[in-house]
Amino acid sequence: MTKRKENSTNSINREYITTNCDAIYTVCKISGRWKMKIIYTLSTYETLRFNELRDHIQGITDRMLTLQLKELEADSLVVRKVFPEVPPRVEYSLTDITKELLPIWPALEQWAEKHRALVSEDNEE
Amino acid sequence: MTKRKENSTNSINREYITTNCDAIYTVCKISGRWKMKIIYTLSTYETLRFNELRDHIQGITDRMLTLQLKELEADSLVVRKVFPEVPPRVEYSLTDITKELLPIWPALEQWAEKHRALVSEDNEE
DNA sequence: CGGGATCCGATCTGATACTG
DNA sequence: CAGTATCAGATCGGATCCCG
Repeated sequence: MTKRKENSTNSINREYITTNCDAIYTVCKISGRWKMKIIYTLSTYETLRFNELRDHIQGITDRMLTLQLKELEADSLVVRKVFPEVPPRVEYSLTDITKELLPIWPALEQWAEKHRALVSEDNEE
Repeated sequence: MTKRKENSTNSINREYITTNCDAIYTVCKISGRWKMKIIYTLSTYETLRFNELRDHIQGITDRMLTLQLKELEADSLVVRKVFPEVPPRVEYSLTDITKELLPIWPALEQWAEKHRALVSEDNEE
């Protein structure tokens, strides 16, 4: 029984996802405190350096950005490109497979709006 | 600053989701160790009692089923219907808004397949 | 600049036992 | 049947300091 591979920062991104429902697999890959935000940010800016990425993501710490980027890279969701320069320069961007995930975003956003509307209705009066 | 409302079993389902990316909101609602599995199961069986649900979800404990169902109910994703009988009888089903989420499932599943194919390629040789 | 290492509290989850 | 209560361990996330 292999334990976990590395330090995962994701609560459901574990090996026990042997469900017959593959949708869970996908959501697991993007579940993580900052992953969707990172993906979203990279999708709008194409390529960003570490500090740029951090500056675009309110509230994230270096540590978490590092960890989440590592996981995303390990999962082939993000590409890390190192330029052998001084000072060092590292650029992050989305992989093609991740870009294929972006068309789903609007559907998720629309559902969020609908759901929010419903819930606030319930809370009125 | 309101803290958390209840016991959330979800690591990213917190109040700090004030991102400009609503897709995160949606994923948060279904992120949780067993939530998607519960939704998936209820989507195929329409209505299930507590024990039935548990029997369909391999590995879940009563405790976790209770907790996740509570959160799903609080978020209006699941309906809990109690029949005043002896022995007690409780039926769970999806809300309409949750059913509107199901059309997204196939896209997520297809991405999972693609991604898995890519990753296994990388691992070969 | 782009991280890594460490510490530690907050959170999540499982096991077990119990109940109206 | 449909849960609840309690405890312990695993995991996560933030803060802080350090480095080539």
